[in-house]
Amino acid sequence: MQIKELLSDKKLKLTTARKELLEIFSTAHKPLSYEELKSELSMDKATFYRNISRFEDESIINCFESNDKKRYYEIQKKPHSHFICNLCNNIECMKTTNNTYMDGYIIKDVIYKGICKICNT
Amino acid sequence: MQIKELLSDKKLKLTTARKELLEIFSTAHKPLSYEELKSELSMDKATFYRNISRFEDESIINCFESNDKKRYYEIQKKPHSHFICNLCNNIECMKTTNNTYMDGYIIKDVIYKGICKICNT
DNA sequence: CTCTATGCAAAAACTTTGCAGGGAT
DNA sequence: ATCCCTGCAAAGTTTTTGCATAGAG
Repeated sequence: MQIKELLSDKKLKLTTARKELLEIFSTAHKPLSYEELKSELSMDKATFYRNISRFEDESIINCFESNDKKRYYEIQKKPHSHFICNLCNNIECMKTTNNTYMDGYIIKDVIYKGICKICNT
Repeated sequence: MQIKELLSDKKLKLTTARKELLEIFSTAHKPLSYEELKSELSMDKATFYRNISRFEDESIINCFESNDKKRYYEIQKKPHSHFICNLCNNIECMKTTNNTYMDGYIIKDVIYKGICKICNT
């Protein structure tokens, strides 16, 4: 299983909490906030935040704030971008149409904000 | 002066605090956080946040979280996007090369995250 | 066995709210 | 004169930290 290797590569110990987090995020189809997750988590919030922070340092997970002013976390899978609707606040993952290299900048991540298809009709 | 009109258009009273905020943001060349601003502000933080919130509702100001986990505020000028560097955490404003309309979505704002020119050399 | 990770509780950081007085229209 | 805006203080929310114990390698 790749979770074990992922963690050992980064010199992180394989613990129940980390396994749980990585399993949740690797099967999630959208970014998740702590608030959405907390009821199903078996770990303390301190452990959640400490591990998320560790995962961010190791570029395993990334994070952004949505329009509801909450942080959403997502595992770094194949490059894709996010669209946050200013009206319904829904977050959609989109295939990135952008080049990952633009005028000397390397683009790792794109967040679009605007009006989604549904709200726009 | 356009600040007066801007506020009366939105049915907001012209107060010292609002004038101060709009003057700061309309002359700023980059997004600013409360932390960066607080020493030069003559208003209470409650007033700051209440007005920012009001301005966001009225689409006068918009806000995003940067890599330092702080919220940055900026006046809505001509459309442009932001590049946040994952290494130096610097925020750059960029001319938007994207269309503002993409596959049924209306794009109001774009945040790119990645590695900036300077860190990339 | 050693060093890292965890839970709990407490603190810190950031933002919002209640209320009474002040100011804009 | 009316209603909105403000400061202050207090509370709310989210995230971080200290410390003692548990657990992984």
